[in-house]
Order: sequence, then C-alpha cells, then structure tokens
Amino acid sequence: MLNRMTTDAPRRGRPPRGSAPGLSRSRVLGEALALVDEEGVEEVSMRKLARRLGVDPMSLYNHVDNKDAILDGITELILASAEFPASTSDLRSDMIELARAFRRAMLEHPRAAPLVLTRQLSSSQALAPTEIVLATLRRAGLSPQDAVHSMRTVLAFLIGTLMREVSAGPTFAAGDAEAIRSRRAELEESGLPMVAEAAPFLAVCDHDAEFEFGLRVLLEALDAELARTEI
Amino acid sequence: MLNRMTTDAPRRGRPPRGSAPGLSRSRVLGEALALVDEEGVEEVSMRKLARRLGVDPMSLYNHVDNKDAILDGITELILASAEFPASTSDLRSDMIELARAFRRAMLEHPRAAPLVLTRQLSSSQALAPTEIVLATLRRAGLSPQDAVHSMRTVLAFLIGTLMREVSAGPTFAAGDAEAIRSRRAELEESGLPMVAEAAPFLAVCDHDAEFEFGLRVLLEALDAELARTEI
DNA sequence: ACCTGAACACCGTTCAAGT
DNA sequence: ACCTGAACACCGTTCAAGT
Repeated sequence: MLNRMTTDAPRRGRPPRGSAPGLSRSRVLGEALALVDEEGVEEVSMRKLARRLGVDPMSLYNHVDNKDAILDGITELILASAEFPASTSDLRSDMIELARAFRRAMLEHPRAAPLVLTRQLSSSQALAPTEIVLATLRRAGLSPQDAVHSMRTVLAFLIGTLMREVSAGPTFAAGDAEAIRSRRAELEESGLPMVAEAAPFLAVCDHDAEFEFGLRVLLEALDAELARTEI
Repeated sequence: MLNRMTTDAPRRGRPPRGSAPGLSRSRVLGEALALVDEEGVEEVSMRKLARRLGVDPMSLYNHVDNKDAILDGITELILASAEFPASTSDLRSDMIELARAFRRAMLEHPRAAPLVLTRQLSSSQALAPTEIVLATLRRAGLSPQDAVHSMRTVLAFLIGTLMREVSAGPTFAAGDAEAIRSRRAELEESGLPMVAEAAPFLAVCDHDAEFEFGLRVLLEALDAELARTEI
C-alpha cells in the first residue's frame, strides 16, 4: 500500500497503476464474495470494496446497479458454483445427493450463505437449480404439482437447517470444548427444568447428523405421502 | 409536529413537552417494533427511532446498549407474545398447535419475523418456548436427547417455511392476480423446460397449505422414526 | 466508455456538558 | 439519573467533470 508510485496524490482519468487495469462486473462480484468470506455481509460497503480493488468507489457503479445488485450477484455466484448430480433411477438417493450438493455449496461460503438462503431470486441463474430438481422429480413420475410441492417442503427444511448451521458461529462448533461447557452450565442454571435436564444435548449440535437425520426422515415421509395419494 | 411550544429551539435537560415524559427500555422497544412493522428492519435507525419518540438520539443509549440490543429486544418481545398451548395427551396435535402458535406470532409481525428466525438468542426470554416444547415431548415419553433432536428438526422446517412466507412479499400474495400472471409468464419464457411446465404451480404459493402439509408429513415421519428406534 | 471527486443526506456511537 | 448536542468516522448514491 505504501510507495505505490512516486507520488501518493490520486489522479483523475485512467488509473495510473496496475492494480485495477480493467474493472468488470465479474471482478467486482468476485472481490465482493471474497470480502464477505473474510469479514461477513454486514462489513460490505461500496467504499471498502473499491479500496480492495484499488479504485474509486464510484467506479463500481459502472459495472453494477447498486449495492443490492452486488449482494444478488454474490447469491448467483454461489448458486452457480453448486455441482448438482444428474438424476439416476433412484429418486430418494437423487434427492439426498441434490440436498448434499446444495449444502456443500453453502458451507464453502458460510458467511455468504445467509444471502442465498434469504433472498429469493428469479433470474435464470437462480432458476437453474430449480430446473434440475424438478427434472429429477418429474423423471420419477411425480406430477408437476407434486414436484413443486415436494421441492418446497424439502427446501424449507434445507433453508432452516442451513440457517442454523451457518449462523451458529462459534457456539455448536465441534472442537470448542470450553464454549460447550460454559453454554451447558448456562442452560443448567436457567431455572427452566426441561432446559436444564436437556442441557447436555442442547449445548452441542452435530450439524452433519442433524442434516442427514432430518433429510432422511423427510424424504421417507414424502415417499409415503405420495404413495398414499397415488392410489 | 408543528407548533409544539412557543419556540422551536431545542433545549437541554429534561424534555419540555409531553411526548416523552419518561423514556424507558420498554417504550424504546415498543416503538422500535412499531417502526419495523411499518417500514421494515432495514429502515430502523437510532435517529429515526428517537424522532418518533420525540427525544434526542443519544437518549436511547440510557435504556439500551446499542442498536443490536434493540433488535434482540424486538425478538424477545415477539417470542413473548406467542401463546403456546399446554400439552394434552396427544403429542401429534400438541406439536401441531405449538407450531401454529409460533407461526401466528410471526405472521402478526411479518416484517420483524426475520429477526426472530435469524437471531438465535439464549436469554431466558428466548428459552421459554424451548422449555414448553421440551416439556411436551418429554411428557409424551421421549428421552431428553430425542426431544432435542425432534425439536430441532421441526424448528428447521418452521424457520425455512416462515422465512419464505414472510419475505415473499407481494409475490405469492393470494389476491394479487396480476402479479401471479406476470410471474407465470416470466417462468414460462425462462427457456427451462421443467420450470416452464411447472410455471402454474411455481407462480403461486398457498402458504397455509404448504405449512400444514409439511408439518403433518414431518410429524408423521418423526412418529414413525421414534416408534422404530424404540423397539 | 469508463473513471473520478465533490457533494448530499444520511448512519452508529463516544464523550463532555448540562439539569 | 437521565437527557443533550457536538463531534468522529463512517455510509450509499447523484452528478458534473475529466480522459
């Protein structure tokens, strides 16, 4: 940052140094995602982002509409990074793999994941995963209506589970024994008998196990429900 | 707002007029919730809130630690407003009623609900609903561990469903036929065959039905799962 | 076409000064 | 004990001016 040129005084026109030769929408979004990964969503500002790119804050507006469009762009970037498997002949295992792929994509960007889980986009980028899921469900014989219904139920579970997982932060972290101990003590002294009794289980959360358990139970239930209404 | 006194000039010391005779934590939080209800979470600022209370912005800091504590306070206010039914002898219908009560509380403050669904508080205020749910599950014979597990699975579904419901905004609104028509057209022209085919169902969302369907399916599945592992 | 800087109307919060 | 205002270090965004 020091001694970048012979002078420190900023100039007008084209930037004098190599840090930002060609700004572009994709460079802006990529740097924005990196910023979210490092510092969290609430730390994103146009000015800070511009600083990282070595550019005037206002230059960003040549490539994105506004800050909100940047957050939408991050969402699309993450959705596009998910690698969804093609459908096979087994619906249940297909759905499990689709859900795992979605979860994997979120966990690669835990601080950005709330954006994806919170914003509902209707761009074609954001519809691509929907297309894949619907294709899998339709191929297994579900009607379009049942497919939409099933997708929504599973997605609600995924969103709820992942919101807990990515915003839990240090609490519930697997290794942090000290945090678990103090949380457990806090729950035990809450004065609430059921909470105190269940404190050992409330103080920890095995996210992998919760995810796999809930997903399995839910998919079995949907199977049963669909079998019932098909008769 | 005009002509509040003989002079417009603000003074020091105790406020000269009746608008804010005694500020208090509960008055601050109540007004904050009203502000969120009217304008949304992102419109909350200490300055705007103070203006509504007829008070200097800095006065708020005598009653709350900071802005984040206000948002936490709103969450506790809403959680405390939920009226959870006592448990009966039927676990399934108890859980359904608990879930409905939670949903009702969220839907009374749709713009504030994301705060409740997003922040995980460990204050005793926030633990009260947990105590009630655990008591219901324990009374039905579940072990503390199974109770925590079941509560988490149901809560994940509730959070996901309600996040969709409260942040869906005008899209998916029951009455707005024009919005539905244009959304459907958009989906049909997306170029994605499954999305286009399912457009009539993707363009609408009966939140009541989705909620009841998912909840029923999930609780049945949990019942079956618990019956299985108990053998 | 793209980048820039001043300017506008905001923020949250600290701190010393009032009553 | 509580309220106040100036001040600090920030925001997002518009707009005219540069190259």
